Amino acid sequence: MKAKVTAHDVARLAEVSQSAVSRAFTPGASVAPDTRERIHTAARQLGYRPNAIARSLITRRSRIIGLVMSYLENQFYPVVIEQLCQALQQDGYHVLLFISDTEDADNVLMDILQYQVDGIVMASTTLSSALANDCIDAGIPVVMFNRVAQRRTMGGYATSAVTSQNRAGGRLVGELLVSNGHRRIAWLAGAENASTSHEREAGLCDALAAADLQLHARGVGHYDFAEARRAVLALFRDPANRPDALFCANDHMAIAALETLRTELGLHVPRDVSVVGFDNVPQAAWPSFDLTTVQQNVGQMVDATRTLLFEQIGGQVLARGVTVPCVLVERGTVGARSVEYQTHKTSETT
Amino acid sequence: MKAKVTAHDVARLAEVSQSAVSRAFTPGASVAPDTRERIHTAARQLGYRPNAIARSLITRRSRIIGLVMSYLENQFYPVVIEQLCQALQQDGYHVLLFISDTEDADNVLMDILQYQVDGIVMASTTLSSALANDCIDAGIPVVMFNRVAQRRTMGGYATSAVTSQNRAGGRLVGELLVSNGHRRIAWLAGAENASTSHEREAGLCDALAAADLQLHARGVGHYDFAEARRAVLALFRDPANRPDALFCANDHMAIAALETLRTELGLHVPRDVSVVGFDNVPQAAWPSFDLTTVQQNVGQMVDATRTLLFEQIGGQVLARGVTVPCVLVERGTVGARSVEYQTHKTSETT
DNA sequence: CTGAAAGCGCTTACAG
DNA sequence: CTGAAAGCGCTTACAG
Repeated sequence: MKAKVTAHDVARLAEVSQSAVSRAFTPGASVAPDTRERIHTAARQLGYRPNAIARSLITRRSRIIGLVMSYLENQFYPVVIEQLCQALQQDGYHVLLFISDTEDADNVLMDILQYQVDGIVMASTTLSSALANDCIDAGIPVVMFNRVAQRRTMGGYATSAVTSQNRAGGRLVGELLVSNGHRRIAWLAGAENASTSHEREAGLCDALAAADLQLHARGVGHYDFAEARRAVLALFRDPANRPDALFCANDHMAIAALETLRTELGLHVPRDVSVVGFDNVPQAAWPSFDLTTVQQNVGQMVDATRTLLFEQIGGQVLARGVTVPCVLVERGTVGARSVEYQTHKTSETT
Repeated sequence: MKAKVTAHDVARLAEVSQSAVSRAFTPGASVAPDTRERIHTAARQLGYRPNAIARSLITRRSRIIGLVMSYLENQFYPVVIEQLCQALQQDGYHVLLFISDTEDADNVLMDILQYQVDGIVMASTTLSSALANDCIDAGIPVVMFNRVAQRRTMGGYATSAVTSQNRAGGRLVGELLVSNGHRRIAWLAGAENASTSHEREAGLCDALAAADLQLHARGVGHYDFAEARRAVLALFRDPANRPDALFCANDHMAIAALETLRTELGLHVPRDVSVVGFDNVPQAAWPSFDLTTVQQNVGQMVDATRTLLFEQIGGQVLARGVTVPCVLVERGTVGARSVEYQTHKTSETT
């Protein structure tokens, strides 16, 4: 292991000042073409690479973005990490990844702030917005990803957020289900404090209201596989009063529902019950699930995140929310209910 | 957004020198208990947090580990990220995440080195080991995760690696298949240049050889869902010469195989063909797959990675490989083949 | 136990 | 276009 080579070493070899070396590695700095050439040659010879830490100290820009997540079991998040990371790399930024359970969020915050990140992306539906507010106080741009922070009027600041048009997405599902003749539609919520879950449910209820219907039943799965299973079991406990459709707040829970309905309850999807998810994770397309769902456009969400981040890093104080359209992906888990069948089923339990 | 508060500001308020402030935040430094107290109070009042960037510059330790991955579709890797990240956080380290296609690996390397990471973990089966060697030249500890680097005798350095006992794992599967009466066992390789795939195949062949058998057929899926599907289609093209068992180099491909066998080939698993994977990703336990597989112990692999990393950061030059035991997880995708059935099938094609 | 001072490796006005 | 110099915010011998 060789000793670290610094700009001084290169300067000596290239017979220029250390400042010149710095300029030769700063895009747009004024250096004569041939000195730049000489410096680069010397640098290559010595294996010199500018020290990004030292640069950060003087420029007060680390070009590091903190990405906070709480769990990766839901495949939606690995997809987000991958795309966000690659996009930011292309922008010349890098990602410091923090995995945080909701409890140790405060320690995580401390760490992030010490590392002088230029911005923070919070891509987890279960993270406290108190955390976000602390960051704003520290003057670091924060954008919530797939989550809306609680409004905070004090001080005039708010947190930027990028989300899908969750309510519209929920409505699309509601309309699909209604138009296919479903009348006993159940909702499986994510976390009760998650804006995504709320919005999607509200959209579903919009569509039901437009058809003079209301929610047939409601469970809570906390965006968790095992909890979703339990909730589904409860929702379908009474055979005489079974939902004819189940809309789950995300695909992860929808897949849990599918598994539970088939394996433990012996029900056929979509014949006995239709199932719809939200996200369009890779597994939703697997033949075993063939899940009808609402696709969140991760690419657009990532673009919006970058825009928001750079806007604020560039000094624009205003936080704002960006909302990205999502589209219904119809696959095989929604069936048609005939009117006869509907009437029959309804009279059976009335 | 308030101006950044520095150690000087705290010093002024607490009426001590800036050095004292630094000591108050350095565990083990000699400060009088009451001055430390006064300093901490002042710091809290001002919202001071030590600047980790400045500290890194002087200590020449960034406490950042670079984690390089190429794709996250295979659920094994999100699990690794999550556990590695959390473990390193507890060790007081943080993770700079790099997503790299195999092509832009060089740029990625540049970036990592500029950020003065204390070490690098390469947790991707498809990453070039030339990259790793460059890092070693730069004096940065590298540990390969779930992959073995090409040996490099020159200079006496080699790359540390933590892997599962892949060959033993492959052998376990071979023995299971043989003892259940399978005689026409096919192998679906990952990437041809991946040590994991090689080792697992070698283990399988060990078991086959012990029973005087050899591979019935062989495909290559490049650890990719779509490619695995194509390979399976080719492997099962001839109904008269079909494998009675398929061992896939990882679960991701095994699930692709399961889907293809059932949906496109109309075969029943395990009645018509047994399927085994490797990794034990979360989905392997889902009822739809109920996949028999070999579990890689991520916890132990992560622990070994930390040990290796800290060993080398601490100045021990020696690179070494650590190998972690893996265990067979028997689920529902392996059936029994009776001798009659075997004989019948074999004679049918001979 | 404490402070003054040097220095980590850069960037960036400021002169020339 | 180029160099000398100051300074980013810390840590850490070195004296006292």
